Formats: sequence, C-alpha cells, structure tokens
Amino acid sequence: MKLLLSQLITEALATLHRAEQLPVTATEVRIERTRDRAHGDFASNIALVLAKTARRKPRDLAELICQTLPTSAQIERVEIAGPGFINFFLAPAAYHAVIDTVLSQAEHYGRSTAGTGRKLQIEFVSANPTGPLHVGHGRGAAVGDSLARLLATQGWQVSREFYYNDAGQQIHNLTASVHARLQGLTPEDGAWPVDGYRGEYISDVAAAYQTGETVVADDRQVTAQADPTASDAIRDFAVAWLRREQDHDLHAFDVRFDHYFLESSLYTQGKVEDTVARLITQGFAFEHDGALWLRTTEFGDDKDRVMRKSDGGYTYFLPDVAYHVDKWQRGFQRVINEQGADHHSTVTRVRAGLQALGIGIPPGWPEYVLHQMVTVTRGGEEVKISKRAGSYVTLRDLIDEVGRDATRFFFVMRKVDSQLVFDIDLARSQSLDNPVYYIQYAHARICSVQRQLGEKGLSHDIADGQAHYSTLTAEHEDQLMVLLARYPEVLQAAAEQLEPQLLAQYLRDLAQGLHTYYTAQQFLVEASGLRNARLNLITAVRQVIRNGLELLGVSAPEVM
RNA sequence: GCGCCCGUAGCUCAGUUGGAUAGAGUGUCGGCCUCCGAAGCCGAAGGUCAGAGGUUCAAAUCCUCUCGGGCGCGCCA
Repeated sequence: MKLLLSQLITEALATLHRAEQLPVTATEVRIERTRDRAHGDFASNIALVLAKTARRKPRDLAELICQTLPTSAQIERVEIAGPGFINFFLAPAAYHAVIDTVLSQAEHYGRSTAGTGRKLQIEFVSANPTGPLHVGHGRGAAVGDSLARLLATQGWQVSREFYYNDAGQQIHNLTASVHARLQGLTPEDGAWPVDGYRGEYISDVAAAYQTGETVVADDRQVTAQADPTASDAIRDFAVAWLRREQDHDLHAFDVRFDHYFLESSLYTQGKVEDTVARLITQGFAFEHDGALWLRTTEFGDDKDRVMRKSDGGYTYFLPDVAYHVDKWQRGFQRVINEQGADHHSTVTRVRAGLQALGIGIPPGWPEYVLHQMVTVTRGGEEVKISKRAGSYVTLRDLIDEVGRDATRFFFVMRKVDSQLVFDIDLARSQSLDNPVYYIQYAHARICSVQRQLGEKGLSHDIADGQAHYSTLTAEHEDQLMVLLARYPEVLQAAAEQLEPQLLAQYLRDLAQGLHTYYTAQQFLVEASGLRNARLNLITAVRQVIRNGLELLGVSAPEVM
C-alpha cells in the first residue's frame, strides 16, 4: 500500500513537472502510517519537503498535488491537513482485504521473500564452558534467537553459531578446579586453585567424572575415564559436562544452534598463523618490546594492539580476527555478533584487523548488536548470588522460577542498548501487571470463543464472513484491521533495525486492540453474516498473535 | 582522563529510523461481571522529553557542550 501511494504521488509530481508547474523532478516519496486515525491511514510530507525548492507554500503545493493525483479504488479520499501533510483515507475494501490475506497466508503472513537465498550468520551466547549460563547470556540468547527468527522472515538464510574456547586459560582453571575437587579439596581450602571456580557445579562435575558417566552435549560426547590424575581426560569431560548444562538451559529456552565453533580449531588448522603471516606481509605489523603489534590505529582504533606477546603466545585479538576471516570465507554476506556491551572494545579492533588484511571485507563488517547489562531484582532488592554458580544469577534460576515464556519476553521487550532490570516478582505474577500473560490471554480468549461456537452447535463459515465484511463498521474493528495490516511492516522494521522490542511492543498493542474489542462487542451474535465476519477478523488476530509470539520464542496457549 | 551506551509521568519503559495535540503498563482515585474467560474493559489525575545552545518548514529524535548513571580503557578472555 505504501508503494502504491508512493507511486501515485510520483506520477502526480511527474505530471506537474511536465506542465512546468514544478521545477524539480521526482524525489524519493516516503509514505508513513499516521499516528492518529483522524489523519487517515497514511500520510505524505512531500509537500513540506518540496516547498522550498518549488518556491510555493506547502499547503498550496499539497493542493496542487492532490488535484493531479491519479484516482485509485483503494483510496476513499485524500485530505490536506496541518502544515501541508497529504492524508490518505483507504476504502473499506482495502481494509477487508487484509483479513483474507492473513487467513490465506496463515503462518506465512508477514513474511517477505526480499532476501531470498542470501546467507547470514548470527553468532550469540558464545559462552565459555566454565560455568552455567548467567542472566546476561539469557538476554543474549533471547535477543540473538529472536533476531535470527526475524531475519529469516525477511528471506535471509540464517545460520546460528556458538563460538567457544575449549583450550585456553579459563579451561585450564576449570580443569584445575575439578582436579582439586577430585583430590578431596573444597573451595574453602587454602590449597584450592587461586583462579579456580567455586560454584557447586564443580562438585557435580567431579562426582560424574568419578562414576564414569557419559555426557552428551549438542556438539560433543565424552565418557569419563574416572582417573583422578588424567588432566586431559578431566578437561575433556568437564567441558562436555558444562556444554551439556548450557544446552539444557538453551533447549529450555527453545534456542538451538546450527554450528559450534572451537577456538582451538583456529590453531590446529593453522588459521591463526595464516592470519599473522598475512598481516605481516600487508605491512601493518611491527615489533616492539619483544612483542608483535598491529597498527590498528590506521583503521580507527585509539591505540595499536599486541598480537603476539613477548612470551610467544597470542592475545585473544588474533584468534578473533582469524575467526572472522573464517566466517568471511564461508560466504556470509552479513555476519551479526550479539554480545554483552562489556565487549564493545573488540568491535573496532576486530574490524581494524580485518581491514588490515586487505582481503576485500567491507569496513562495517561484521555488524554488532551489543546488549546492556541485566540486573535482577526480587522484592525490590537486587539479587546477585546464585548457589548454583557461586557468584552470579543463572539463566536456569530465572527459567525455573518464572518460566520460559516470561523470561524470553522480558529479555526482548526492551531496547537492547538500555540496561534491563529484570523484576522477578513481576515476571512471576500471573496477573494484571504481566505483559506476557496479557498477550497470551488475548490468544486464549479467541480460542475460547471458537470453542464456545462449537458448544452452541454453530460453525464458522469463512466464505459467509467474507461476504459480510461491510458489517464490520465498529471503531474497534477498524483499528484491529489496521493493526493486522501493520504486522508485515513491523517485522521488516524489527529485522532491519535489529530491534526485536518493536515486535514485542506491537504484540502488546494488538492484544490490547483485541481485549478492547472483546469487551465492547459480542462475537457470537444471532446474525450469521456479522457473526462470521467477526469470526474471520478475530481468527486473523489469533493467527498474527501466534506468528508474532513464535518469533519471540513465546508459546501461544489455547487455554490458560 | 578518554571511548561507547543510557537519561521521557511517582516507578518500569515505548515512541513507526526528523512530523501533526508526547504514549503504554504499573501505582493512585472512580466506574463495568444475569451477557463469548474480570489474567479483562472504560474514565480521571500525572510531563521543563536531564539542562543549555545549534541545525530547519518541523527536534524526545540530528550536532556541540554541561550534569547524572552504566560499561569499557591489559603483552586477560
């Protein structure tokens, strides 16, 4: 519809130009939905934009454009308002069409094929297997997965990736902790490793190792050797055990990855070495104080960065760059990294490293979505400690306490770049103040009406409803149809701007529209035409709520 | 000190990427169940969009500065 209106105006402008009424040729004409229904359905500010170059008053120009505008069956009337906006009021038939579109496209409604076939990768969570996932990972999981689903609706071929370090210093600390536990030590003992982990799970890992358990994670399977001195075996088992723990939480969150990537593979496959060599030949590397540096300041960084330490080891910066080279070589047009904002300093660095390689990677590649910190409150007080992890609140704590639906929704309902206060009491409450239940309730209510229909011995005749759309004259019906029509636009905006909260916000609006309508009108009325028309409408609303919640990983229950 | 993010109703936050009279929820106050589910609906009250300049037909939105909060600033990851 936006496209149609834009074309009509462009035609009008061209006509005026030919008639020498307008000195400028066509510019890009943008059509917006109005904020206020009194201003019609769509508006164009073109007269305001062109007023200066046309050297006419905005309202006069708007008048001229309106008179020249080709007619369309979709448009009932056009008005000029305010400082010179052109407001379009759609014909009722244009509204009614959206109901049929939703009903016929069903779960596909709202999707676009614009990006068909283009490959996109989104990396998120990427937690090292040294402990349970914390609430920050939870936000990352919810945001990353919803973005993946949203981008898929726009036709992108999306791959979800999880990157982790299975062999570095942190893993060494993990191994040492489990080893110490196997020796009978506890975190309270003086001999406990200084950088060791102190959560309860260390004991669980040690116990499982001793009994020779076999653990199966999504990306690996290991059977414990039960030998308390075999540190490689302990390490492999501990990593697998914690990966399984993380997978357990991720599954409970309905998050699945297509690919797990090991940092160690960058070394074993020589990719780190290749990257260093390439950076040296490109001439951006230099030696200083016994270390090898990269002149990242050439590419916007505020200081140069060490690649190879004076002790011969690499800093994390280099495998990061090598990893992204690998992503590039795998052919992803777009790569999005979803991380906590505490990693924001790596953005410039990684991009600088990739530019220094000179292998044709665009300057803004990869893209980043950085979510701000999460704090958890209960009873108005900040919650900090989890017994399970020893120090931080885990994702599992949250899911166990408030459930998957509320947890996922709460994580995506705010802008990612705002700090998030996760109020456990609010998320738990199955009452008026919980936005998740509000939306789900709207869905369940529609299902309930459909059940009542059967109990009354009636059936839903879609065709009869279609023949009686003209009876849908209530204000609330009008508003719901507009909301339904907006859904594809919301998906497109949320995917384009990488902002899932737009969808969460929209679903709340749609649910509100339904609740208001529900209270104001009876659906199961005597008159069958009106009844079927209303059933068509609320069935379409139900479909869109389902589609939208699905993208946020939230269930759409038929009964609550 | 430098960099990034944030600052909107008492509280938690939206705000269609510069548009028309700033919006929800919650909290407060007042109404609505003989009626498809009251986990709901309707109404009232509540604002110097942190502050000051600037850009323009138009600024919560863009630019500069100030104040306040968060996160980073390692030859750690």
